[in-house]
Amino acid sequence: MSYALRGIQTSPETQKRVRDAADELGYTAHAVARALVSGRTGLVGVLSGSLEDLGEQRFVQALDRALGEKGFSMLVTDARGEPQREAELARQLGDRWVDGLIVSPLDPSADLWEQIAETLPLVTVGDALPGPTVGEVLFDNRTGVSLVLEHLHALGHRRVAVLTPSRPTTPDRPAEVVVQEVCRKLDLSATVVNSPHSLEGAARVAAAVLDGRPRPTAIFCLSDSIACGVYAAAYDHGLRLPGQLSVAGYDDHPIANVLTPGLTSVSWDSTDVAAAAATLLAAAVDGRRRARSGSTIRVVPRLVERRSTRRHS
Amino acid sequence: MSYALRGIQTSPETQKRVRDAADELGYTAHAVARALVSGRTGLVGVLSGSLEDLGEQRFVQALDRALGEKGFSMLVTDARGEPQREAELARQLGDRWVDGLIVSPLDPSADLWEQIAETLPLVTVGDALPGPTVGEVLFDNRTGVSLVLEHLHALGHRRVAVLTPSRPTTPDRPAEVVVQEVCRKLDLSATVVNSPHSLEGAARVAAAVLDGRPRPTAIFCLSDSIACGVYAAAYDHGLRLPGQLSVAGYDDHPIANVLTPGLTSVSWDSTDVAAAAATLLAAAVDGRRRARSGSTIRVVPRLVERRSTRRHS
DNA sequence: GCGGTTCACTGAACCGGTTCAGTGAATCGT
DNA sequence: ACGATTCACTGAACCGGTTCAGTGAACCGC
Repeated sequence: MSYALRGIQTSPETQKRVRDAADELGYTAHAVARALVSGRTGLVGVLSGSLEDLGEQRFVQALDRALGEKGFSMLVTDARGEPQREAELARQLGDRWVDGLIVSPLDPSADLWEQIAETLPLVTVGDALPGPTVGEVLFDNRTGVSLVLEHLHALGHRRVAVLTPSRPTTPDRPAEVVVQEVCRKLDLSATVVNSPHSLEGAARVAAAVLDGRPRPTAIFCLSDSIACGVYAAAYDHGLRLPGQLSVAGYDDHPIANVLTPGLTSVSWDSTDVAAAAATLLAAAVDGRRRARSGSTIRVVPRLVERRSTRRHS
Repeated sequence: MSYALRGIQTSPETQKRVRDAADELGYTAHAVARALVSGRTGLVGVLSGSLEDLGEQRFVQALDRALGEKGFSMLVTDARGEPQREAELARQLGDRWVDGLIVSPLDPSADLWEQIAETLPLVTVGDALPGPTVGEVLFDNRTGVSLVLEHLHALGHRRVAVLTPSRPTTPDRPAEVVVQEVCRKLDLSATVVNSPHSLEGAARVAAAVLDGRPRPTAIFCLSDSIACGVYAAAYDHGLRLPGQLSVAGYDDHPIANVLTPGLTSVSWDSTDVAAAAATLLAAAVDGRRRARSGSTIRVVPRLVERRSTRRHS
């Protein structure tokens, strides 16, 4: 049957007869059975830290393209910002459904990743992992954060609030640590506050921040989603942007260009990142025999200045 | 082995021994093998018309929650607005990977869906399908479109441009047909223009529309993504919203509340819709023996008026 | 005309689980 | 003390493909 359909050791006319019959009956090879014998499912698990984030949504979309070109389909799951949920989902996906895993880990320090990497090709996107993986696309968050904070500093801002995605249980949040370091260096007073990615949630958090006294003159959001929430909160407070409050984002989602005023944001090309991740993963899946090479691709961010940041007078 | 792990016909201490050994070796049951014998993968195919659309992205996120509660995982694919790609993806997913399929079809008229529904539990979201499926969540687009056009008409607008998502090959685009009907009834002159969902693409299309003479006094976008593009184009043209141009959207994405001015949009609760689709599908997967019941859930939209629409003077 | 090779085709093993049926020992009642 | 029943455990069939090895017929050259 398998031979007949693919024309191996088969006369052309038999192949045609079999094909026609298959078409007529609507027969298609049972993908699960094939996967069992071939040991490949052609599926890639994508574990998002929080699908609520517009940036991650866009990244998933980009991954669909990139993985599709390599012949993979995407199994998407959402950790919803909860590291323990992330761990559980990762384990589930480890049950051999997927040929590989692409994760932007909420908690890069967890041993979990090391365990998973033993079983499965694992590509991480974002923060660095302590252990070796099959590949990682590494964001240079240090540079990204520095770009924004130095930009705000240069504009005369000294009281800055930083809204980071909430990561309840992780002890050392990489981005946050970097923020503290850079602030110390610049002699900037920064209040770091956790925020959910949802626009409503971020707006609530931002409202609280804006009610604080003394009020910060600028808010730096570690995702554009959160920045959107800040826009809404600023509007509710009757604050004009950027006159009375500067705002900067992270990810440079297309929406940054649509907001008024345009949102200053840290840009990295999600298409490139997705393609890099897909390539790394595909290579790992193809050549499992090779030792885990642990390729690292560095993504260097760039600051896109728009009108949401202005000199503080 | 299977018995031992689950404690069937097994003494408690043996079960414990086996469990411990399994943990130590990191053994997990091969999901593919299990799926082969059980005939269930626990996967649901989600076929999006265009993941570029913010509304669909949000819907996918909502589906992840809804399906997760029912014990399903999501295989996400993106037709990118191309009906032929949609057909190909649907066929691929039909190869028995998935227990069921959730689609918001680009081309509801295709015979394809009828074929697929014979093999697989199929739930459609959005436009009605001619043939019977296992379930559908039906948007009352007629009401949705009417709400907006009547709203604009009541505000004195008579020259309205309608930007619909581009669907190249579909002969009768349901939403478009409705637009024409309602316009005739209201004696509104409407120019219907196709637009991609991407913000950049929509902005280009909108720019062309705004360059037309006489310029429309209002633009009705059939997705909030497209509306975002219109905002950008209006800004580039130096047009004040809503003073010189009214804009209305569709889907009521949270972003509608963040844009300035807030976007008047047609609202349906994506969480409810996702939950409904998941419930319909889960019921169908559980009770395959039952004849295809063909339940239909109607979603009635509601107009959320914000500040982007104003009386035309 | 006969041995050897090519060729199309068929039966059986295998992937890794689940589950049914069968085995032997221990426990029960009388 | 002996047969009947319960109980833990083991071997084998099965899911639906892929692929290897084996079979028989046709075809080749000498």
